Amino acid sequence: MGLFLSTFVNKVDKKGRVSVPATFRATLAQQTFQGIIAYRSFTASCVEGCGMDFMERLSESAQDFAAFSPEQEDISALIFADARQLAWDPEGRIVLPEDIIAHAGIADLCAFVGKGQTFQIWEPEAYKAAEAEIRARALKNRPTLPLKKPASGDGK
Amino acid sequence: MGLFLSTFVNKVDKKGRVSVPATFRATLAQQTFQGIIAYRSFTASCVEGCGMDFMERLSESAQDFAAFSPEQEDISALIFADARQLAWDPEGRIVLPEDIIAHAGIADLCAFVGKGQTFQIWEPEAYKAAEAEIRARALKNRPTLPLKKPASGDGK
DNA sequence: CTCGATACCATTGACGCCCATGTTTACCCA
DNA sequence: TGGGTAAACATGGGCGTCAATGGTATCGAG
Repeated sequence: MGLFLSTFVNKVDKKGRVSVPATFRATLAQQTFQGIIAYRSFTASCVEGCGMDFMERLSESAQDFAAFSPEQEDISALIFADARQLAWDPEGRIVLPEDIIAHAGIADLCAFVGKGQTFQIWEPEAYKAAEAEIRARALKNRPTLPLKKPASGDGK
Repeated sequence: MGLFLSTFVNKVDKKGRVSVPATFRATLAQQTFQGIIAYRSFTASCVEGCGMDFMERLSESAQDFAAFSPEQEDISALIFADARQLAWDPEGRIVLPEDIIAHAGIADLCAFVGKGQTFQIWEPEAYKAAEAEIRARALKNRPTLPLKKPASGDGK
């Protein structure tokens, strides 16, 4: 399983194009849709990004809420209604739509931030600030992560 | 399962390259990604290192937090966003990125410190100091480790 | 016909690959 | 047991390739 790792800052040209990092493209290479899915984060001034398969996983998970339930309605509006399929061109670039750019406050630079199964797109300075805050908190709280056993039986 | 053991001090050349100890490479030899994953420790002035499979274990473990939860966000920012895939060249060397070098205070030498399932990269003098501190604390506290039974049936 | 979007082409700069060298360690044989 | 040899590892430098980026051409829609 491929992961989105590291942070890449790429330039946005005057046509709104930006290169998707090559390693991110490689992670999405075997998917049916050759591009990314992007939707505005509802918790921060950034854009959530993922591949189509993750979108389908989200959809499956949302089914756990009853149809027509308030949670279902909200999730649908926040994610699925807002999601855009951004195919990349032969050079691996996507065009960021207006409202996406506005929501993240992106100007001529944008940061692709790996989050494991997904990634985010930030205005670089805004991300730097957000990261500094998290690191300061981590120094105090010393967060831990209960580690699962290695995938058993997985021959990989 | 292979472990990262012992400590090796290698030279960093002017291109920022450093040889990954041969025994560490052997430990990672059968993995899909031929290289190491490195991210800045959020508690010490050193760099955490591991293989891709361990990173995937971390990702699996992080899934126990709900998507979009604050815990998920923090872990992602601290680990996945900061993690770098450093593939080694045919000679077994990796290139240490700028911010990694800066964070660990590495100049022309760096120490690979085995930690079992993972390892760390230190500036040698800094590690010497950190190790002395740990040993001093151990003399006082006498730490213990509840020992598990040998994994039964696991032929590996 | 004009405008916007997308595909095509060109440039450059970083990174990966190749070769060469020295030094240590391990192994073999006398 | 000691010396000699060979292999493996750490190191240094030069070159090619690919990714990121900027510009131009072409196609389609309004």
